[in-house]
Amino acid sequence: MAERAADVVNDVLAALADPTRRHLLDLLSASGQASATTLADGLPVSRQAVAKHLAVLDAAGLVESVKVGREVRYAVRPEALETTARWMAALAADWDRRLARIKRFAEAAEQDRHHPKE
Amino acid sequence: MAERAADVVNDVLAALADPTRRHLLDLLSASGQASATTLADGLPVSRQAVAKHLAVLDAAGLVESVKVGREVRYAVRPEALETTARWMAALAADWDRRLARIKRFAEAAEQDRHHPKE
DNA sequence: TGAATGTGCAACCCCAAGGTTGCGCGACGC
DNA sequence: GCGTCGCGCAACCTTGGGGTTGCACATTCA
Repeated sequence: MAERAADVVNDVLAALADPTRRHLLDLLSASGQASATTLADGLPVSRQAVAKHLAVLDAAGLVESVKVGREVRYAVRPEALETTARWMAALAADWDRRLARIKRFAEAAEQDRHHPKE
Repeated sequence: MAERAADVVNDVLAALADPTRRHLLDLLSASGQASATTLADGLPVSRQAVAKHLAVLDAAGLVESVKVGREVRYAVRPEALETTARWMAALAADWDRRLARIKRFAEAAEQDRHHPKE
């Protein structure tokens, strides 16, 4: 149902806020594909904890899952991350724009202080 | 003491995970400069809650504060956000690279299934 | 068929994070 | 000098998120 970009960004930011989830994404992007049980081996937490994290990452669109027999393989999915990266870059650019405007304005005011009504 | 980039990213992501803080940043970038009390007027939370959020944003390097008489003005600071945006874009690019590699590998294997030892 | 493996679901625990109220103090304006 | 305005600090409450254990259900393989 084509989630709005703002929602994607919201979910992605919430998902990336947790260090364990970022670590999971690292492991996934390195191995290409892995199950919850496998991933739990490389982390100091239980399989269920990993499964919960994967559910969050899935809801955020950062990973996708494929059932293979009795196991579930997860893989990284770049789109949501790219969307968020662009959102963030645009935001930073906007801030820069606004700050530049304010700086010019302040300089103009400074000029006026020295040469009013010129 | 020049915080490491990884730490900056960590703090920024944690800070941006909260919707109220993102809203605060919006208000700040729009007004250019504002105090905790002023900002609290535009939000459904108390001044102290806003002050706590501003402290988090400050620790993440997303805002800076200037004392003006008895009040404290906050303003947006783009560097940390830009650093994080770049980190995220690089991560997305890395995922794309890896996925492309895997895809090529899978296609090569598919070829071998049809024309082994060619 | 039966043991072993990989999951999912549910109940539960714990603590940090977001929020509030109350108060004391420095800075302004009259 | 005195009210008031803006802040900071501290104590406190409550919720949700991260974590765990236990168990039931599929799938694989001997």
